[in-house]
Amino acid sequence: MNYFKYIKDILLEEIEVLVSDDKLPAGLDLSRIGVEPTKDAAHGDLASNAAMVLAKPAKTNPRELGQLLADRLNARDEIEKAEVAGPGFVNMRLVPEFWTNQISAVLKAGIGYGDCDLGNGEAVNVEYVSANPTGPMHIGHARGAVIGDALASLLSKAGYAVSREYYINDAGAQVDVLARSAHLRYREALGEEIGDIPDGLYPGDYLKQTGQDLAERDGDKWQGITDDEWLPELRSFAIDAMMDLIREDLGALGVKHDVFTSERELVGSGSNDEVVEELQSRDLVYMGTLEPPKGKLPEDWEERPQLLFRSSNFGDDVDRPLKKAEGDWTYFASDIAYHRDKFRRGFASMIDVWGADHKGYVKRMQSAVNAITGNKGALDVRLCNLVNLLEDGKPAKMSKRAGSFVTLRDVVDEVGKGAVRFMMLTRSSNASLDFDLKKVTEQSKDNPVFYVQYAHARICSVIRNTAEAFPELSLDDSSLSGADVAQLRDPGELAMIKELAGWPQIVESAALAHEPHRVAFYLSDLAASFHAFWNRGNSDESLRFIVPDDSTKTLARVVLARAVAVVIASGLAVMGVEPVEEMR
RNA sequence: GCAUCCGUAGCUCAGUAGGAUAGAGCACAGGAUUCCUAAUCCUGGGGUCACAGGUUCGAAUCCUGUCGGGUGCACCA
Repeated sequence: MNYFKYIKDILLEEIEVLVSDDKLPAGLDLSRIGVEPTKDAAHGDLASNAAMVLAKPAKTNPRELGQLLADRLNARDEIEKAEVAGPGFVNMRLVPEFWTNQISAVLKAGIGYGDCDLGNGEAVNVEYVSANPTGPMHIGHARGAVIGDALASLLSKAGYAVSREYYINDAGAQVDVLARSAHLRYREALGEEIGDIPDGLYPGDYLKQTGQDLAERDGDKWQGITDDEWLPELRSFAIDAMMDLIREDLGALGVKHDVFTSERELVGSGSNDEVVEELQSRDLVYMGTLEPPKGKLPEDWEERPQLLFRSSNFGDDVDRPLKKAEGDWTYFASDIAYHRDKFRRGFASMIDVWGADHKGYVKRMQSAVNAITGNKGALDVRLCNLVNLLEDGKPAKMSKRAGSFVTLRDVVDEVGKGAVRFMMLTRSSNASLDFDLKKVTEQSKDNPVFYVQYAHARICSVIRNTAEAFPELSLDDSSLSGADVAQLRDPGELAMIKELAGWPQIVESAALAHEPHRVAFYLSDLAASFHAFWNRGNSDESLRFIVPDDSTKTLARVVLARAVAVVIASGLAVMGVEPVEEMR
């Protein structure tokens, strides 16, 4: 349950009462009323702007209206004290029982705490990674993979029916280059001296294996014949091999997809023709010539009549080509067909996670989605900025295996998938990110992964030690959720409970904004509160979790600690990181 | 030239479904030890939220403009 909503409902009920008592006019716009946590504890637990928002339309002044509301709220069980403050805020302090009850809600819900029905079962398609099948994943891909995967989990937690999708770009010129590169390695495997890899082909060592595999399977079948004869088979063989590589990389990172869609298959099914025909019938397609780009004119610019889509009708800056001058489909055409396909599969809501280098592509794609769905579909594009891979502050070395980039696998092998995933979510996606291989393995608060995990491990340890000190206590979650927590009255304890109770709200707002990184920040804050309370036990033994000779107090504290661990685990689950039980 | 993201503490960045006195970490100065460990915490200084208007009871947050920076900009993927 989201307690903000709960209290807001109470507030709205009281407004209704004021209306029926003729103290407020009927028909007021209540949509701008909010209930929020206060920044300053002196203002109570929650504050509402209701009086300020309603005062003008109700032709009264905010403080007077606020007082009316406060008087009514003070009669409610949940509210210890309501009062008007500042320009007309209604500040509310809730009864302690309200907060302590939240803990058992956490324990009862377990890792599902924070689940909500915000999405109401609406189908959402999240497309991420979609790396070209031309080699292993590099660290930049990892960011999109993690962000997409976490966003999908987040939306799923928020009540959307999420489908996770990978679009295989296996139809462009790049896969022909792949085929040629693989053919070279194939000849190499058969004993030919190939020398240096020519410019324009992929030099990475990872293709050696592909060449060998093919040589083993087919012998010299593809040797000494023309390119046209071997290219289709080599291409499809190499694409399959690369997709296997990519799937392995994704597996190493723990990233999953429900659907893999092949561009080649989609085009082969005639979907490009279909969609262009449809656009044609609505007069959204024409043969034309694009203006040269303003500013600097490319040297080799020439007029090219080609098939264009009227994307400028739908918010794009200029119209965009569907076919190249030679008549081949553009990537854009396939992409339109692909998004139409998604829409037809029932996804009015689509989210694409792209690299920041595709920034210039967003508008045209959104225009296209508007056009083909009759404005019924919506595409949100999350752009992931660069990852600067560092090693102790200096740029990390390139990988030997891949030739020109650092592979995801190298990084995962070095620091672990949990650390990679967490780090990728420590910045908003459109900010560039420094990823220091040394720092993420450091055991210090410099390292947010460690910091959050450490809190979780400490809690697990407390529970283990409690079991030893008080063998008679039952410490499983269902016993804990029924335990007496009335003793939790220290401000530090209450603050932590409030923070826990805020988790559902974080889930909602992060899901609405499509920003999974907020989860990482929340967990860091929560861990900080826990560490802070923990350390108060150093100077004041009565504040320790385990209080010798007081099993009631100990039990109450263990309940709180366990609730913190549950929420950490719940947040980490969204991020795809496994909580650890000990740090040793 | 156009588009787009951004401009918050010395540094790296949170915070934008508008809310009260703008936060955290690092760095700097001082302090606290052992329930899992100081692997952590506490205290302190530090700000024209780029600038100027506007909307609003109220703006870091929304709108307009200016300045500054990153990125992209026929056909490629």
